[in-house]
Amino acid sequence: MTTVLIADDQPMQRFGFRMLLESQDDMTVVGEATNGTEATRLVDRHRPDVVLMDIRMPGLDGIEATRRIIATGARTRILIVTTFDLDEYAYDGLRAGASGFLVKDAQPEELLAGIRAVASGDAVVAPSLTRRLLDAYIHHLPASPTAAPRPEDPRLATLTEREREILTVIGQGWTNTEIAERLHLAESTVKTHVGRILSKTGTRDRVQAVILAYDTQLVMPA
Amino acid sequence: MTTVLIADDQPMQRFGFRMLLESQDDMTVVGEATNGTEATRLVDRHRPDVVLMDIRMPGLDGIEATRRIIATGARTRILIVTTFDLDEYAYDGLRAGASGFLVKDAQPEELLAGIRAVASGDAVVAPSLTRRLLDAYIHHLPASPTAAPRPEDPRLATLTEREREILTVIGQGWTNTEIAERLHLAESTVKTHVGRILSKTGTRDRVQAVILAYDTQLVMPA
DNA sequence: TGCCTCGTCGTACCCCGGTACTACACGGCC
DNA sequence: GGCCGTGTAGTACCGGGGTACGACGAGGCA
Repeated sequence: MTTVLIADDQPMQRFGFRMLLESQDDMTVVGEATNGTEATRLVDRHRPDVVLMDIRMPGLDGIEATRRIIATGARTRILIVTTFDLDEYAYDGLRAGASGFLVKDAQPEELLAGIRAVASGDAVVAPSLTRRLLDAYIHHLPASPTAAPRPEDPRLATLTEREREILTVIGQGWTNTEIAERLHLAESTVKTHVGRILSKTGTRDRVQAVILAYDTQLVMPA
Repeated sequence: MTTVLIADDQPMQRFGFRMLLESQDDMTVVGEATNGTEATRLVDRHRPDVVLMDIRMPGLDGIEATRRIIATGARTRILIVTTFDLDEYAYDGLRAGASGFLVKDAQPEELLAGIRAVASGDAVVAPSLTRRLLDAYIHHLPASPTAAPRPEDPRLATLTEREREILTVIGQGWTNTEIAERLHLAESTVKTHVGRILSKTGTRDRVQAVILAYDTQLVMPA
């Protein structure tokens, strides 16, 4: 279940978002904010997976709110949704740490797809902006592997300490037998842990768990 | 009416694309090419709005075909659609002048939306790649104009091209069955490849192969 | 006192992954 | 022509991985 916080100063806009999201059985709206300050406070309280963030809001705007939320190290992903697709807004928002940028006149399906993509760690950008993004930066590719100081990944949120340990050694390539030996456990115990890890993280086998371990930087490439 | 040219060496893939596109009343398929050379010739003849371009094709591949088509000054937009979402492919393709990059396991609606966006002059990028694009842009990383051919890791030295491809998708968490389906191979063939990869790289199972793939940067953390 | 989470261990079952072969078509090369 | 690397495909076998259960002690907390 993806938890979403709506931050927008216009009541009808919030209403529309809420209706759309609540109609999906894998999403739930955990709160509504009418300005940036309120948004940061509600993120702090509810720890949503995703924030639908408007840019133009009285008081603290969406960009600055994004910056502050990211600065707290929260696992929350921020999806900026605005009426304007002006470059500077978008660039500022993305630079502030947002995971995506969509325009309000997008189709509902696009919005939902965007939320799901962002929640799963991907990023989305409105096509109208992607063009400019590519034009401006295509010549600076590919990216260097410099790692961003990423906050705790939501996919690991529900894991216990012990499960994190197990996931780490899975990420180092240990078999269940090896884990059992080196951690002085019964193999059945290891299997129980592994099963719970796969279930909690939504991965189907240890291979994908290894990939998750890398993606979340629980383990790092040699 | 958006005119589309399909360039893919696999007949069933072309068929699927054609069926999907012809079901839309604002699109029409004006031709099918089975390799890059044919694609450039057909673009020259039909001047389609959009080319659905596969990367892997016998003879002239999709990247080089894109480069040549763009070089002719045609106003045809190129949308790369491939099984692989590998960085280097994507970057090369975009650098070659493509307007977008989607993966074949995308939803049909995504593909259609992508074609319409590209036809109207916008650009689209698969969410899984957008993440990396943003990371590259946001951190203002130094440009490496010519596709950084990093020093080949000795552990991969003896692998053939095909084996590298297989290792790459193993590193993305695909099961043997999935590899077989998506690469149009028999599962026994996949197993043969996997076995050779493990043997050549000195890894004992696919989990360690995944780790090797990350360590050698054949795949990168999301 | 009761309830919950966490960590531990067990059994039974099934399927995928990996191994060990063999086999054949194709293209390049000597 | 003959050889070899590469990519493809097959059969047979078995062990580890993953699932679905149930169970129990320790500790936190209301």
